[in-house]
Amino acid sequence: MQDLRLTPTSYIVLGLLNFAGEATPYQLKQIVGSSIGNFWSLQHAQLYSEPERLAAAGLVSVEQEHEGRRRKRYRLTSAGRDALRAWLSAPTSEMSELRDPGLLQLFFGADPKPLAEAQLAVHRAKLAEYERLRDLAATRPSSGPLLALEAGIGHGREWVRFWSKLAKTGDLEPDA
Amino acid sequence: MQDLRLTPTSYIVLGLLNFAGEATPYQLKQIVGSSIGNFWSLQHAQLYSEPERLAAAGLVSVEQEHEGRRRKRYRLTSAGRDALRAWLSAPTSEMSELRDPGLLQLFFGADPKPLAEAQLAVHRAKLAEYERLRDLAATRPSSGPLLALEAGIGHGREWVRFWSKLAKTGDLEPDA
DNA sequence: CCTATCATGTAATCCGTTACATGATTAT
DNA sequence: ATAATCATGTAACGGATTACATGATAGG
Repeated sequence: MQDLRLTPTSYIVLGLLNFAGEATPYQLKQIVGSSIGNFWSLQHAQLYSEPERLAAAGLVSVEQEHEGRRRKRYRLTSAGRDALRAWLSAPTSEMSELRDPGLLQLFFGADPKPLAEAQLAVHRAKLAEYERLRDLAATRPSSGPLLALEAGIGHGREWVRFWSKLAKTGDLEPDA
Repeated sequence: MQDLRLTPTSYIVLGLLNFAGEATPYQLKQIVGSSIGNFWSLQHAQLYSEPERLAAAGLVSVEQEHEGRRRKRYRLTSAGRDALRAWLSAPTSEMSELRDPGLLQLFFGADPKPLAEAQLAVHRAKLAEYERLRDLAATRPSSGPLLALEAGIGHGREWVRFWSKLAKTGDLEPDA
């Protein structure tokens, strides 16, 4: 029951357990893949180590199977639910940085056209996937996941816009 | 002269040294702050350790002052220049993820309105700073840094759009 | 002069990635 | 049956963040 810093990874695990009720690391991995993994992916090993960390802090409880695969099933404790709620009700003012590898190459002088073509391909694919997911989950009440998806689509479109312009002439605003 | 993996941080150091000719870690820190730090920031300690790593790999050379502050000045070796050029001429297809803390809270069910207001404030400020920088550096030939800045502006605007909508009604597309 | 801040650097910690390893299932 | 893939987990490594620490410079 020791004190530790809660990272984004921690809140992802807490949040997913809150959705799922209880889950094994492997189930968490599956849930991540089909939901939040689209804009915040995790290494599967983290889904084994992070719940242990959280258990050490008393935020989740463990229960290990005794027969067959001795899976570990985790669920939130009330302390865990509190921690999650506290985090959710304190709007963050943190901002993410772009930290985009392609942008890094562009910054340091890579030839814009071929770079733009490569980036355009992957961003178009990703955008298509986002839009497919959105249409698929055409639920009326806009849930958190759906809103996040909309954000992803917006940024995907922005990337496509940006790299498209560069792919044409190797520059923005050809003349204007 | 051992083999090591080159990370984005490595290329940032290589790229900056290529710009600057030579630099001490502290100078690197300053350059980062006024240029690439806007969309890919580094801990200052990394600007001390990373050049050492690169020196061990023979990509940069070190020269230490003997008097006063015994600063270390780094510069690219020809191997370093080659590594940088190789990286720049192989357009990456990697994509960054959003990995945005605010989006994470939204995903997991935070109340959209207060969150949107908090995010809007910081994104507006950041956007204003980007635009100021762009106007300030109104150089005709669009350099890599300038193009990167344009990307930052595009995404900044997208964030402002997104959070603005949420700030109003707590939802997107109020009715449509 | 003294103190606060800037400049410069090292050390410790820790999270995240990568690699390794093995027990179940499914396909052929 | 046997190979291949899926499921499940641990261990090792390394880069990034955080904390610590001290030498210079400027301001009062």
